[in-house]
Amino acid sequence: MDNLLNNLNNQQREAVMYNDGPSLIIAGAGSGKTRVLTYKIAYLLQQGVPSYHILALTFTNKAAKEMKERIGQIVGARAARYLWMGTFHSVFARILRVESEKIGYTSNYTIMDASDSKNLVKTIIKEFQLDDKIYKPGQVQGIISSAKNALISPQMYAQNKDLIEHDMRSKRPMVKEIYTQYNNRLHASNAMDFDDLLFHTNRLFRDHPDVLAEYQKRFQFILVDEYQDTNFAQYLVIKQLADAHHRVCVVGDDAQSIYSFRGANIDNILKFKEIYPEAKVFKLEQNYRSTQNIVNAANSLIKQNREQIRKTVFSENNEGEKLDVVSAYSDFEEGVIVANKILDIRRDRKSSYSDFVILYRTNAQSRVFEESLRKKNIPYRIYGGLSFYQRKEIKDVIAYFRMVVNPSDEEAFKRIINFPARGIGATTLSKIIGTAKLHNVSLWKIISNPLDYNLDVNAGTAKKLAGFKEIIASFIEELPTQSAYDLASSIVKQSGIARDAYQDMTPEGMSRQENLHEFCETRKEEGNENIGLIDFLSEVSLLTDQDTDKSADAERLTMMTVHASKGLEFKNVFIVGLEEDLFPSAMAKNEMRGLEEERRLFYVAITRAKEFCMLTYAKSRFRNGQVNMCNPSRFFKDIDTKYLNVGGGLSTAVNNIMTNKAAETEKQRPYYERTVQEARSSQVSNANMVNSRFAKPKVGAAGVQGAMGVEAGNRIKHERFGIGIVVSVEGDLNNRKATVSFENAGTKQLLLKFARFEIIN
DNA sequence: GCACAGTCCCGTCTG
DNA sequence: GGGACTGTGC
Repeated sequence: MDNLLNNLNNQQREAVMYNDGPSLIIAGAGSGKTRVLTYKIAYLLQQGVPSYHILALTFTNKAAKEMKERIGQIVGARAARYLWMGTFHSVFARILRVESEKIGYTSNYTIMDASDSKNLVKTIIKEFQLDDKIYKPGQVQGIISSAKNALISPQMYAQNKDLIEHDMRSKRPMVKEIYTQYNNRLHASNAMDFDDLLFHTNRLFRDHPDVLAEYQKRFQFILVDEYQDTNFAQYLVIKQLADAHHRVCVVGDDAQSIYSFRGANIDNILKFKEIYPEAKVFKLEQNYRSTQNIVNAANSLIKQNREQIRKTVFSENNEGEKLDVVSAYSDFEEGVIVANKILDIRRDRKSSYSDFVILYRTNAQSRVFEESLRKKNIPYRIYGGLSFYQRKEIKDVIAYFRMVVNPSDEEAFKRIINFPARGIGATTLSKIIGTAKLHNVSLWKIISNPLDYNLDVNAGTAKKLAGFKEIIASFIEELPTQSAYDLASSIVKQSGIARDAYQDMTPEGMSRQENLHEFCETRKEEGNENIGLIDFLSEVSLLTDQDTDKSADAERLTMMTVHASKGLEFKNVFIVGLEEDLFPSAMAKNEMRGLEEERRLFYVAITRAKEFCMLTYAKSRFRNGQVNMCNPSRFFKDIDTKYLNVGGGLSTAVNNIMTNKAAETEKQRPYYERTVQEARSSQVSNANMVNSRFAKPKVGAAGVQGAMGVEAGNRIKHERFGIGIVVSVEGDLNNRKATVSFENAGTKQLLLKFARFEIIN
């Protein structure tokens, strides 16, 4: 351990060794923050603090897992065994499991994800017969979520003049009723949404001082990572826990606060000293990651923000290269430029593909890069987009698990009552829901005793419902004796999910089978084999893609949003799409706070780079189905030009960037004709990319003829229907149709404009 | 009840 | 461009 302390610089060491009171560790980008946290915990353990007295809250489950492993290596797995370490959500879900009855739940409560929440909101809006063009489910859910993050209950909401006024102004006076009903329904379902995990923990501690005291006693030392991204509910729960002893250490970087849209409040870190005046502040300012040029460029950028804790991040690494700035005529050309540069760097510096990352503001931007990379046979991998756990087949299985664990779960019920199809449609479902509301019981109760509740269905339907009930009931019986893994596989088999999936031999179906397999198998490998279904489900409900990645494997380039890149580092970073209304986003630019957050986001992006960083923008971009002209991002002006390198032949363009006039002044020929054509032909090769998250880039995908050129006799491979022979083609250019006889999917008519297939001979 | 075609609307980030 | 929803024909 002494040796380990020697591995730290002075500031790091001081931060590690101070544990007598509150402390704030301001950790600049690349300053060894994780190392400090890890050593601090190891140090505490080494000083004889029992592991169960330490609570450490991290941003992702993965971060917790890695840190725990590392600590185990330092002090021995035994000493680290009972550390409480995880995300806010997972730690408090665990506490609520134990204390559920004090807040009116039972311990088998289930956790709904964001899309379930949205569905429930949508259902309620329908039931209230409100116009969903005014009451947009996503927006209403957002309002509810923000309220919960601010610890505003439905009652408080209804009494809050500002909120009510705001709703009146936006012509949505019923939001408060929706919120009330939404919470009632959750409660009746014995279910919580993500925000509830924090809300109810706060309520638990507020209303049960004895419980609070117990946890205060248990958690003698509290550490919070990424404190700049905590919201009010998280802040308050920490404050309550730390009130007894003030031994709370928060770590973060205000310059990297990028989650205000989900309620994160940068004031938590900015005002920590006001809450704990006796707090010691440690600043980690030496950046070990990046070259001086990169650090300096990032510093000059972030200086433009008003709200921040002043600090001087510096690097003693090489001076390094300036940041490249490149403009492209179109998003398409941007893709080509980036792909070429990647090949150049890889060749000249013998970099491996895994040393590269392309960072963008929105997931939609990944598409163009997929195409340009595939054309050059550059292997890549995309993070984000549709999460593994959001896939239909996975959500279906999870819904079964939820029903078995907690049959009151309304959203799970609705999801699987007719999956796999068993002839129970919307009419029957609405009868069940109506009857349930009438008697104020769960849907499950209704189908368990349809006669008691006078459920009005015909004999055939009644039989189908009874069949469904039997299946679920038989799983419930096995719940106490079977491990999650065994139960899961019998659920997948006996519910008919397996039959349904394995009948489908289309590429899509195959990918579904793989996902199901992966879901069951990898959970088995990673988890405790004897874990029960309740714990398994609780864990799985709080996982994200970030937690399950197996990135280390391959020789591949990475693409992700800037948000997703937080905490990572790469030798070579490409930040693309630096245009007004994209980065900064159109939605953020009207408010100072929004704009400052976008700037911090850009700061996060630049500081991912160790050696090389390229910034690109396009003058025209295909967005929302049409081509738009764009102006370069105002953020170019924020970086001191002495750290920028403006590529050959582009000096005028960059002059214009600096005055932010490029697109207005330049009379440019539309580039999009070519773009659209290219996009159309490469769409064909996209057919292979059914599942792009783990998709392997296809070798030699180019060279496919356009789909429009298909003729009778061609063999084709369709994204959904698989292999088939073209029988005939008819219709004029715009409405060309092909009749295709598929090996496994019968004969289909395809409208060539839309059809996704590839000609294979 | 289901599959398919057509229409509308949207568009950031996420535990 | 595409997901969510609606309408239509079996």
